[in-house]
Amino acid sequence: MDLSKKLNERQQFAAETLDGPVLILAGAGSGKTRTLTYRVANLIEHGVDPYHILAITFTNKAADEMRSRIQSIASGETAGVWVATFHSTCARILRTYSEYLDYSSNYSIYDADDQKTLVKNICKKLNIDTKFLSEKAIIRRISDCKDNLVSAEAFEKRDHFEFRDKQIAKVYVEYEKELKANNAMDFDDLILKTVELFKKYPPVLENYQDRFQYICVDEYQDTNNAQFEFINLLASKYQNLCVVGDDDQSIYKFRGANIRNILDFERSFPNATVVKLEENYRSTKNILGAANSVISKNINRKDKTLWTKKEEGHKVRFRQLDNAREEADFVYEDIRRDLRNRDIVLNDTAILYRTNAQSREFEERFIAGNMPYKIYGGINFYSRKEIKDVLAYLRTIDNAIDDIQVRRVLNVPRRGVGDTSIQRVAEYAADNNISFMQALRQADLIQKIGRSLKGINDFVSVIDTVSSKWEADEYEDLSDMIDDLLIISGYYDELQALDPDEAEERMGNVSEFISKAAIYTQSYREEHGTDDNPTLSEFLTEVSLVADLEEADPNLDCVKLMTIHAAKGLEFKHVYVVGMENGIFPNCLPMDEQDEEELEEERRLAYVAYTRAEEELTLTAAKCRFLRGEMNYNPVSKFVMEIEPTYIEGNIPRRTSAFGDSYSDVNPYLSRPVERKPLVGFGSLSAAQAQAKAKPKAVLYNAETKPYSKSADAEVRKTNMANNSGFAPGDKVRHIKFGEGVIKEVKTEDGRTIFSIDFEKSGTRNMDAAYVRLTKL
DNA sequence: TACTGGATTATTTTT
DNA sequence: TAATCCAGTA
Repeated sequence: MDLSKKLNERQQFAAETLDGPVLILAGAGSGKTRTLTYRVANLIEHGVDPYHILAITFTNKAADEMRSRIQSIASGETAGVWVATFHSTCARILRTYSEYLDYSSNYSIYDADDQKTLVKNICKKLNIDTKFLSEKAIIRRISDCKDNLVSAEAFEKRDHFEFRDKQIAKVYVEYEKELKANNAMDFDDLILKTVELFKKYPPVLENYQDRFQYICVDEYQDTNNAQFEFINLLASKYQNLCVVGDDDQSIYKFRGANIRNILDFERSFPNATVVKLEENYRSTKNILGAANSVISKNINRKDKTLWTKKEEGHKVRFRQLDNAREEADFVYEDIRRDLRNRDIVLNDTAILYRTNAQSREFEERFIAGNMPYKIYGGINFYSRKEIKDVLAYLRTIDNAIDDIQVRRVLNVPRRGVGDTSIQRVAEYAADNNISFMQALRQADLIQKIGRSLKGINDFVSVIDTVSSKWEADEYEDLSDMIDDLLIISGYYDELQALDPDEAEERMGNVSEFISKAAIYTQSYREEHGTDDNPTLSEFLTEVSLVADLEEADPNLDCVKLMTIHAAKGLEFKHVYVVGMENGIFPNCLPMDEQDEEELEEERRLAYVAYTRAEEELTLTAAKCRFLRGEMNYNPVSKFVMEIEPTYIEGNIPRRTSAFGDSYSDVNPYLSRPVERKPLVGFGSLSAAQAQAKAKPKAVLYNAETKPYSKSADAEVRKTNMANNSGFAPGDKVRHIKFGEGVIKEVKTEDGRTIFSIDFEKSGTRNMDAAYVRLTKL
């Protein structure tokens, strides 16, 4: 294969360095996937059996893409290459060796919801007040422990100075016990248990080392410690480990990613070959210049600079608008103008924001302007309530000792089994050391179970009927079984009883799930050349490890709206990054060392955002906006100020800070600059700091702007009232969420004007005239 | 057991 | 603002 025709010099070098540890630092838009694909093809060409190649990714999407690209350039031979995500790789290994860890192979995989339910139950049992210590915080800490391979026992033995930590340790111990009892693992366990397996059973490890003699890891900057350990173990025998990533695009610290893995790669593998891919094929010089000037402010990064042969292009544009609504107006009008005057289609355009909540303003504007748009990043198909219900049924059938699932569906549809009864069954199960399901089977022996007994027996019989039919192979396939289950259980009936719109939506989702099951069966049969059904466990694993998020449909011509995180890896001709304000983006401000790290992560996020743009990059900010029902005045983002002036044009505030150019100190609403106390002080904390410390995140600005925001709040309310003053009882109106309705009453309650509106779909609601947005019909 | 309304509290997210 | 959750009531 002549790689020199397909790849630039650096890429070629990366694709030809086949043995030993290799670190490919692949900047944004530098042809990373291309290089990787050719590298794999090259391995095969050099006689490496595809069977010995492992390519690991984070997402299924990335795995699919890599698989199909390898397929397209390496003729035929690629079937044996194992391309999969970390989690599915580990899940597969664990299915084979589960018994070594005292699990059975049909273990359940718990997602965030299951975790939360479990932790909630445990807290109740241990009498821990979740107001004092939230489930979220507990789960976060447990996950951190698992990521660092700290077992519950080890964590418990530590000297905890904080009461909270002691509590967390208790929950963690119980959590592990419960998982084990339920034959369940959480996502972290998949990695952790595999590492455990490898460490405990060297022959098993060696088996996989010999199998995977060439390992490639994509998006290496996103790996956490457990994943690092996993890879480390696998690669330690042959040392043929190629990792690809970009430290500047490490934006997942909040879910455990450790940027040190990529920064210290050469320390872990001292004989590593390092290749930097710095030529960018995506963006113009101005866009890259802007991105580079911002990211160069980070301390913790590998030295590199993206460059391009492309033209200068347009300067990055910056616009500060008066408020969030005008920001949306501006973007909308700008896109409209491009559509009229230039060779641009909606598909070329993306709007990126820091937080999902920001999408609303744009959505409303696009609806009003009748411009096609699509918001990405809704909820995962498999985490919809009705789908989770169906899954809980299937898990009950597959793994009856998974109490969490059984308890979820015992009373769905309603069978008259309430909390009290569930509690009694749970106690009975605990007393007799049996699973919840087993306890249900003996429900007639449980004291005071009374009226619930019939419901419990109904439930048990549903599970038994379907299980035995499935075991006896009486169903055509999986989808057939699910359908039958939902009929027998009465789940369909309960869905139908909902109000029509909701019923339709949920039924739609359920039937989509059923067709997914049918498709899964079909492809399983083709792949294995059989007429058999896949096992339920296999299907459930697949479903647990696939998010099934909506993909950008290239045929749908519309503006795409998404968070910056969701945009990683994508590119668009014209990108708008909106809400460029301190307090929103960056979301936090530096208070101490740790926050400095967070700020660097935010800066990387800015870098990711800017480098999505191919031809035009527009940054916008609002002088004020509603945030959680409160008016906020935010200065222009430091990530705008950090762009070198030659690359940017627009109404950028003067840089007059006494603290370097890291803050925009000009509040446009004041005649004098805001007086700022030093943020990193010595000795006692300033009032602002104390407040920010007690209640971190984005409050710092509130602390300073509050005196002004109150009056401004009233001001805006007045304006809004003026806007809404044209409404009177009897008016037909439309609300963005509740649809059409009629104003029944306009009343005043402690100085506020309230509309009482009768909506067709959702009945009467009282809405504050100062906030509600209505369209007169 | 089911429903309602007051309190509470807000990033980013794949597996 | 708006979504979510739990406590208290019907």
